[in-house]
Amino acid sequence: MPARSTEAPPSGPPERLSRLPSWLINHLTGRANRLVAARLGRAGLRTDYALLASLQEFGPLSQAELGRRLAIDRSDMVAWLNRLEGQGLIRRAPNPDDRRRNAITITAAGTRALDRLEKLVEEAQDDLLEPLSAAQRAELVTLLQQLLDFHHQRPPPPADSKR
Amino acid sequence: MPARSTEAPPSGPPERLSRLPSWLINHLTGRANRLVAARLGRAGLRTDYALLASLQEFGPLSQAELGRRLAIDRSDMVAWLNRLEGQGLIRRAPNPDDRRRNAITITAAGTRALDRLEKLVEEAQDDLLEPLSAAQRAELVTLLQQLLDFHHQRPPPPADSKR
DNA sequence: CCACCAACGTTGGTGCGCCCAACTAGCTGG
DNA sequence: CCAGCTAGTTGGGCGCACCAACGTTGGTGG
Repeated sequence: MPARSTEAPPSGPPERLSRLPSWLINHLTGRANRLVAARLGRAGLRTDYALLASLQEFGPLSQAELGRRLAIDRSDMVAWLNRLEGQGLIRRAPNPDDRRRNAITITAAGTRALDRLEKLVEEAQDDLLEPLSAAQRAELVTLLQQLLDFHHQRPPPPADSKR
Repeated sequence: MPARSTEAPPSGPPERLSRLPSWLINHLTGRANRLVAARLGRAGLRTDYALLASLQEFGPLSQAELGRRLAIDRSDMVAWLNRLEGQGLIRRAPNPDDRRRNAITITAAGTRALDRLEKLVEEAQDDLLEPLSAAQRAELVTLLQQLLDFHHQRPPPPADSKR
């Protein structure tokens, strides 16, 4: 294999990729998900955490509302809530004011599970951000939040998997 | 549905999530992938771009080496290269020095495809980063690169899908 | 020289996340 | 009263990431 005149690094992606924000974010997400799953013990628990955290902070929500807040498809939401309900972490009840809707409420067991998951999720953030100083971590969060707030206000482009 | 005493925002995730770097990065990746796919016309083209960019920058590589540099599984690599070879964008040849390996080379058509994809990918970065100033964009890239360099040096935790 | 091990490429498979359509029941505004 | 929309459910598909197993090739040490 002929050597290049400019010496390529022995490993890692090409420069064109490693300066692309979308590529960087994509790969960091892969690593972040593995770190979170490693701390939580199972990948799906991060969605459990998101659901329980939402119910804790906002109080009872409908399935559709929960899905809107967390960007989870309504049909996937059914399955997630079935599992949480089966574990006694949430309670589903008809909404007397609107029988189309369920009122989803976190239970005492769900609150305990949430507290436990929260510690682990925080540890995973430390794992992920280990090389950054506190100031850099704050800066990163600010930039990411700014981007998400901006994009959250606009309709997403069509789903990529069908294009 | 009883109102909370502290007013919850009408939409969006709970505070516990919107300050988690791993959550922020995850959701931004979803948006980034859609924006890139929207510009490129098809989701899979972003992997085509990564492969062609690697071959352009590093010169001919083996499948395994390409996979290591881009964090792509060897068996998935076979399928990706089959498609690119079918489109005439790369050429596969046995490596005369080591017949275990193929030498993957970008073709002239592949170089043209790369140039076209590159413009689109750059436009997608502008779409993604629209609300950030140039200084903020540079800062974001620096932070993400720092994190990826750090994590690239350590073995990844086990894959999350089997835990 | 040969057994053993590792690397490479391929085939085949699985699971998860994300997305969608279609259906039924319920609510609202004209 | 009813069209149009919402909510929840069922069922399905696709892409991506991951894995095991196999056959071939190459390197190494005895």
